[in-house]
Amino acid sequence: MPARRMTAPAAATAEPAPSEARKRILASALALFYRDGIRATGVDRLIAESAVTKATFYRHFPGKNDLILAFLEHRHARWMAWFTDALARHGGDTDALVPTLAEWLRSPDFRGCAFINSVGELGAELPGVVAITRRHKAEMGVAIAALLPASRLRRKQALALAIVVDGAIVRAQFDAAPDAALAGLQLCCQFVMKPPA
Amino acid sequence: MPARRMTAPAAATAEPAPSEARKRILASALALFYRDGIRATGVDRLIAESAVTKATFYRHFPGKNDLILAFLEHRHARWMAWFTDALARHGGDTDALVPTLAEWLRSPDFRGCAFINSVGELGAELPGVVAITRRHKAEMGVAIAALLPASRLRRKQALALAIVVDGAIVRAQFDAAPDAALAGLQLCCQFVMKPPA
DNA sequence: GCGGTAGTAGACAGATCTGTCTACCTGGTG
DNA sequence: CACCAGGTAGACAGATCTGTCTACTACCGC
Repeated sequence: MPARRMTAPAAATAEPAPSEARKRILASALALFYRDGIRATGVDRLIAESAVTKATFYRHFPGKNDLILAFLEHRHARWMAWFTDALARHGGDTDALVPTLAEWLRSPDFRGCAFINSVGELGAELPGVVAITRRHKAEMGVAIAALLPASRLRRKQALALAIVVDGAIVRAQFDAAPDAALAGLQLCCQFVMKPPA
Repeated sequence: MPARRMTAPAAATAEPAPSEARKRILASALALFYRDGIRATGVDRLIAESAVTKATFYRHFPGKNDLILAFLEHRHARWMAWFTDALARHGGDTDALVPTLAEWLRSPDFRGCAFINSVGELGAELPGVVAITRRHKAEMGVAIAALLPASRLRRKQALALAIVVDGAIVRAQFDAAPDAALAGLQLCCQFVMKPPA
């Protein structure tokens, strides 16, 4: 089995260096799958939006399902990078949670959690969607746990806050404004962080 | 404009007395839309499952969208009836929340919240879906608030618990088992109900 | 210069989806 | 009896969806 590329800096993972066309397709998927939903976004629209032909599309992704998984993988990396950065920017403790989420929930193109939405749409059909969603939420939980001070309750607080964050995300998705979701999140943070005497 | 039916007991709402065919269509929608998703369920499959012909289907529902809204309306009524009953069966206070949710999340055909899933699938496309989801969650919030003892924190606790419940529902949807979701819900209930000294 | 890789351009197949239409049947009501 | 709402049966239209295929082009490393 020959090496795929020798020009690459011999990375351990040996990724085949993404082409421009592939990047455009993924960028379109990032936007359209999230905004309009996965089933609602046809391959034809993705192709048109990416300024790519059908043959090119199917050269990079054997089928739409492969693009869906690549989309989720990409979205996970991008979202985690933003999340950890925003938490750090806002202080890196539990008080950072509300302003961080506020950034996202108030953004005009917020449409809920891409992973929760994907599981709802095709969780039973594409098992990979459920698998990556679990990984995503596990990593989100780790990032949340990192905000907590060491204590006997730390693991429990982390689990509670992770669930609360998901609840706030879905609430902001169907409410007219994210204010109630953020207020509820704020309250939960207070309740969780002030242990009973 | 003549009365639709005189045999009906002159109900104030004047519902046109649902026919057997309509009931079968709605029953199929209840099962298939929830289990497989709305977009994934074609009109043809609904028709086959309901033992009804296409003409009959379109006589009762001008389009698929009307059936979707009727489905959500029906699901809302059924779910609220179950929810309030289960809460009462388990004591009617905040300790009833975990065993009630456990009934649902542990049931083999649990697939998450039909309203959250629907908003994720076609929230932008069918505004009625968002509208009925808000009503549904508002009523759920009222049922949760009814569990709480009168206190200064009541409204805040109700909001917090409503968000936590939604978080537990979505977590149980992608986790392999609902145990973590229920444990987190339990923890949140404790945190919320034990106000800081 | 040769060959392989990645790309363009677009026709095409086959399935599926929503929705319409015609023709016929049946049971209840005026 | 006549009428008609509600039902059966199924063909059909038109759009859309995923995926395949042919033919041609441009570049890059050997």
